[in-house]
This record gives sequence, C-alpha cells and structure tokens, in this order.
Amino acid sequence: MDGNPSGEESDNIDWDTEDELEIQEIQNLPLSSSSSLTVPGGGAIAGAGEASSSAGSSNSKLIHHFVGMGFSEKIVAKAIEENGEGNTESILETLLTYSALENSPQQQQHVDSDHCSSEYDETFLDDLSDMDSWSENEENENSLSNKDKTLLSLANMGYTVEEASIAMDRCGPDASLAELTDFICAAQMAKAADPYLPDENKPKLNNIYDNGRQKKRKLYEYELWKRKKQRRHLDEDDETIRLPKPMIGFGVPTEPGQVHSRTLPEAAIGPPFFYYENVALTPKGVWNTISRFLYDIEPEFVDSKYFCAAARKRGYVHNLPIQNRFPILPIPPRTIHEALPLTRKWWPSWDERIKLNCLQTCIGSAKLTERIRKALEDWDGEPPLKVQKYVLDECRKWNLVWVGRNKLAPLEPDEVEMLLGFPKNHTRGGGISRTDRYKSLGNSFQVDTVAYHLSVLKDLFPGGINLLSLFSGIGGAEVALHRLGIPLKNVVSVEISEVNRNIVRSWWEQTNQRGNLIDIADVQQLNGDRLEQLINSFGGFDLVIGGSPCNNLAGSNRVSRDGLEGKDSALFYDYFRILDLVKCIMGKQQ
DNA sequence: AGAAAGATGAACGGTTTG
DNA sequence: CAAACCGTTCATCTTTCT
Repeated sequence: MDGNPSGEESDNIDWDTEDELEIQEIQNLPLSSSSSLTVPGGGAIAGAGEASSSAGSSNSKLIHHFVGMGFSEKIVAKAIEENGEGNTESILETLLTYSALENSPQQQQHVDSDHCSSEYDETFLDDLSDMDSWSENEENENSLSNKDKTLLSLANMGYTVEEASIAMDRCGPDASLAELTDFICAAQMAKAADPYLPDENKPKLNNIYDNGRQKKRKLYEYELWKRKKQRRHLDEDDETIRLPKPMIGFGVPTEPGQVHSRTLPEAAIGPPFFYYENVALTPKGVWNTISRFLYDIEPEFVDSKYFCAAARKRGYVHNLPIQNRFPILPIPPRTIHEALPLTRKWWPSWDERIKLNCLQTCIGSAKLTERIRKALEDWDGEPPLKVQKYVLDECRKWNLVWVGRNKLAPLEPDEVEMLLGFPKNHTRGGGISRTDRYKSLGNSFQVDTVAYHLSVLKDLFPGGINLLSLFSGIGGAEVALHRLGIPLKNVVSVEISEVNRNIVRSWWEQTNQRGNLIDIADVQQLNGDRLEQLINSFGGFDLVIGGSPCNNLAGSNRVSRDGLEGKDSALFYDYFRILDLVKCIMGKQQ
C-alpha cells in the first residue's frame, strides 16, 4: 500500500534499513540451511515405524508408540528391554537419556532419510544440547527465567530453539513475542529470497515434515509435557480450556449474554483476518495446543443449535472483531418441527426432541429403522417406557425422524443441506454418490453460524475480499460470505477431494461469481513461493479460513482417535504454517 | 465371463462433560 | 450416571471395464 521507498526521512526508512542490516548479518551467521519453520506433526516418523515394525504383538505396539514420539526403533527396543514392557514412564526416561547421550552415526542416518542438508547433523546436535542444558536448569530451579519462557513460547509456536535464540540475541532482552516472530520470519524470508544462495540450500519454508526436526520437536514437546505435569502436581492450577455453558461463544442472535469486546494478543492481530474451526469435544489438551499455535487467541465455542435445528458444537479461533455481528436473513428454522414440517404428523408425544443432534458423516441403516418399527407395532398407542427408551436412544444416536406410523428414517441429503445452510441440491450431481454426499456434508460448516461470525467483514470490505480457504470441503466459507452479500474477488481454495472441488466449482458458476476461483488439491503444494506469487498477483488475502480434519479428534471415531498428532488431524499444523506464512509475507510487503 | 472398482450396509467403544 | 459425538473397517452386493 504505502510502500513508497522515496528518500523521505520517516521512521519507516530507519526501520527498513535496520531490518535489512540485521537480515544480512543473520545470513552470515552459521544458521543452518535446514532451519525452517517447523511444527510438530503426525505422518513421517510414524509412517516409517509402521513400515519397518512387524505385525501384531503388544510389544510392537509399544515400540510403535515410542517410535511415533520420535525415537528410533533400535533405541526403543533397547529401552523396553531394560525396563520391561510394563513401565512406560521409566522407558521414556531411559529413552530421553539415550537421546541426549547417543547421537550415533547410525541413528543420524536412520533419521535423515531423504531431503536433509549436510549441515543438518550439526543443527540437530546443537539443538539437543541446548535442550538438555535448558531442561537441567529447569529441574534444578523449578522455575523459568524470562528468557526461557520466551524461548519456550517460540518453540511452542513451531520455531526451532536455534532460530528463537538468535532472534532473542538480536532483538534484545525486552523484545516482545511479536517482534521476535517477525524477526524470525523476516530472516526466513530473506534467506528464501536470497538470489545468491543456490536453490537447494535455501530453507524450505513449508518443510514441516522433515523427519529429523520432527524428532527433535517431539522430544521437546515431551519435555514440555513432563514439566506441565509436574507443575500441575505442585499447584492444582488447571489450565485446560473449558467449554462454556451455554455454548454461545461471544454471543448468538437469539440468546442474551453477549460479550461486546475482547483484547487480542498483539501477535494475533491481522492482517490477514483468519478463522479456524474444529470440533469442540476433542481429547484433553487439543484446544490448548490449537490456541497456543494460533497466537494465544481464546477459542470461541458455539453450538449451532442456536442457529438451526441441529446441534453442532464447534470451536472457532479467529481474530475478527466481535461487535455488530448480524445473522443471514431469513433466520432458518430452529426446531425440528419448523425445519421438517412433514414429520409433525407422525411425531409421537413421548419423543420430546426439539433439536436434532450433530449431523455426522454416516446415517442409520434401513435395518435399524425396520427393527424399531417391528418393536413399536406390537403396541397400540404409547409403548412401554422400556421401549420408548430404546427407540429414543436410537433416534438420538442416528438422528432419526418420524416419516410414517411407527416409521423412522434418517435425514435425506437435501434435508442435511438445508439444516447446514446450503442451497438445496448443493452437493447433488457431478457424479457424487449418496454416501459421499452425507460424508461431505457431515464434514462441513454450519453456514449460518460461520456467517454470523464473518458478518463483521461486510462493512470492512465493501468492495469484496480476497479469500484463502483451506480444507474448503463443499465451500461452507464461500457460501457463507456469498449469502452475507460480501463479494468474492479472488478465492484460493484448497481441497483434497475432487468431488468436493467440483461441487464448489459448480456452485461458483451457478451463482455467477464475478471473481476468480483458483483451486488447489493439496495443502502441501502451498509453499512460500506459491503463496508469495499469489499474494503478489492480487495484493494479499483479506481472510484465511479453514477447518482442518477432525476425524482423529471426533468422539465417533473408535479406531483412530489419536488427537492432534493423528494422521489427518495433524494437518492443523499446515493451517498454522500457511497462515503464518501469509502473515509474514503480507507483513513484509507493507 | 471374469476381474476390478465402486457403492452400500452393518458392526465396531471410549472419552469427556455435566 | 447419562448423553453426546464433522468415524473406520470389513464383508457383500453392484456396476464397469477388459
């Protein structure tokens, strides 16, 4: 915008030159070229473990568990041998000791399988020793110096200890967290853009699945967890995020109890605005982690039952203003009767449901509804309480509605579309199966809820917005903005599923959008270069929005509810990575 | 015809919270 | 204790490809 580099003596000029100097000095420091923005994540290490460990026994499961934490299989086996399978706590202690002592060449090789630079080993050792001395201090004193606290915060945000300490040296002891992250980011950007560095030596800003770094991060995380546990043991100060009751966040249109203002942490303030969504009911600690990465913003937990006829408990982390929100009109039906009037005729008085439960990806089977019908037709009028209880439990579990005498049925796809705030037949056609419609819808936003939060953008961007939509799915964010009457100028939409991309594309065409829709299949393709190119072409994103995969967090998952480190839910870290890159690139251009 | 790919239906607990 | 939960996997049936 006002990036006018003419020779006026303003504060800006001073800032700029100083910045450049510092960046240049940084480049001369022995900063490893593999120093990159790193965050912990699921895939790589765990995958390697899966491939190499053989099937079946409880022992191999235990090995796998520790390999997943970032230790090598060899060392894990040794530690288990020494401690026995029973005592996981002491196995971990042993593993940590090993990792500090034994940085054998074999292990290094095992760790850096592919794309690690030659400087990598050095970095790894440095960081480990850094970590050790730090954790020793910790145990001796049982309190953190300010410096350590800052270091810890930076590490938690995904930066390496090395980057963090350089930044702290450079920015001085009084530097704020925001200044430090800006500095690190600037250094990374400068290095990535350095025309004198050969490409292969440039840091990969998007390279978050680097095996070795992940390993280091895992160790670091574990140390953190251990200390947290200790602290909790000392004082019962429970800092896990609690869900509000009623679950109305900063307020909903229909209920009293609005919060009119909040103070965002400095590092959280845009540009760009951002909006992150995921399920509210996660395993413990997940929302703490999400909030910590997303600049310590307090999540807003809202149940969509205040917006439509179905429950949908979700957490939203965003840096949007919260004043003067308004809902999409008309207000959608908010009871089952209003939403599905045809069911009223068959609805028995003993089924007191007013709202549906959360709309999920699977529906009840025909066999189940048939069983229920059989169980009900034995009684004329009201069945005994026992039967009522059975039927109601199944109704709530599967969101069944009454479609005939004694006859229950799951919702039709178009009914789900309506409840979630999508236009009818939004997911229909284009070769998508019924099952996949349910799946895509079950994974989507509730449009009215999200739109209520996004409504504040309408006055701020009367000419429309540039949108970066990650994990777009069937385009809940796009539909919400459109229904709010906010023009969409350039939309970059990242979505892995082809049918979902087709749904969004076809919606885009059918609603006669004037803007430009760019779709990308894989978040991994969105690296610093690509983002910079996109941002340069239309001048930055006004909003970065997305809900990352919840399947490893969601309560319905009986198989792989592995938390934020789960195979898919770990993509949250890509949301953070991309958001932070956008923040950095846009910050730099101003 | 037979293989391959796709669609459908059914069985599968556990964590967290109040 | 009740109540809720953006799900995964496997067998079987159906459709499509060779």
